[in-house]
Amino acid sequence: MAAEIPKAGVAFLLTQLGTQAATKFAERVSALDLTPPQVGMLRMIAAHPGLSQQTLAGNLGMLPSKVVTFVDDLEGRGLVTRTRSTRDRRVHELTLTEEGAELLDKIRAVAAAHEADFCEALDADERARLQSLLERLTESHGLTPGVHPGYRTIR
Amino acid sequence: MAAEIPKAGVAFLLTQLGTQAATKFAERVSALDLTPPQVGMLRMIAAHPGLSQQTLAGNLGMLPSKVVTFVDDLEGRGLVTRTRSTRDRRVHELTLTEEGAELLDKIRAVAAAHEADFCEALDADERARLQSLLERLTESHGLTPGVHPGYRTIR
DNA sequence: TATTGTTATACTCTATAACTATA
DNA sequence: TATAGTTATAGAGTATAACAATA
Repeated sequence: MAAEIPKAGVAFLLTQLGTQAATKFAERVSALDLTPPQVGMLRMIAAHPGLSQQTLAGNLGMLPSKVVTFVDDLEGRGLVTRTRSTRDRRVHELTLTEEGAELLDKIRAVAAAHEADFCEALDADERARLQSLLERLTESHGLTPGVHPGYRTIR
Repeated sequence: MAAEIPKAGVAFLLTQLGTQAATKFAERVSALDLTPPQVGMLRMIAAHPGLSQQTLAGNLGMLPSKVVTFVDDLEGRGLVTRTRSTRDRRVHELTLTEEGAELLDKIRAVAAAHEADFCEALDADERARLQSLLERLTESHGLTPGVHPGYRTIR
């Protein structure tokens, strides 16, 4: 009855699966009262302790004014600290508190569970081959390891 | 200097590449003055001529009130027609005009170019293996062929 | 004068709920 | 009373620009 839908190519399958993966991950971290951009911030602060809000905004492709709001929240929850730099008193150096580091451990566990569930249909060998092909694509598109473009606004 | 970023898994690579693919496709179709949801509508109308706006909204996971706005636009541009159903005068049957069908051909060409460019880094054999693995994943997640979840709001 | 962080504001977008016409 | 389509509206979210402190 229904006319045929043309077979989806790789690019379309990637948008489908990418949205699905992002949505499911967002659901999981919402159990920790976090959004994916906040998770990205915590990871970035852990990787570069003491970085400024401007640098953070630049690295993640977020608006500085947005960073303020998120850091307000994370600081109020005792996960992150702002410290005035002694070298340039304009900048706030960001670091994780011990509690923040513990939460990051939980995030890593959530991410591992997410990965395992999402790839459930593939065996270890297939998963490795898929990973390798996807890495080739990300490299060819110049995508930053560990940072996805979605922290910038999607239109 | 920078602490190590843990290697990204398949799920994260998919969100990265999915966002990238969606963004690039959106850029391409914007040259035709269309958004990705509108492209989805045109494809759905072509596959199910005469369907109602409610059905269209349901199939694409869009709000009916949003469909109104989009159809207003597409109808105003002579791409789609609304016809009152003779069996139930409440419903508007949607069909593509000849111009709409021609635009859909252009969309298909754009999508093909998008596919080719996006997968440029892979040879035909790798592309086929990737496609097969991605299809397995979409099936395992119960994703509808040809419809991506992004027409629903992303939060 | 330029830059960091912050705040305020204007703007867009979304979802929800009313409204009409048909059933 | 219920449904298809439409319109109006309130709420959320985003980007831009103004601002104070510091360089």
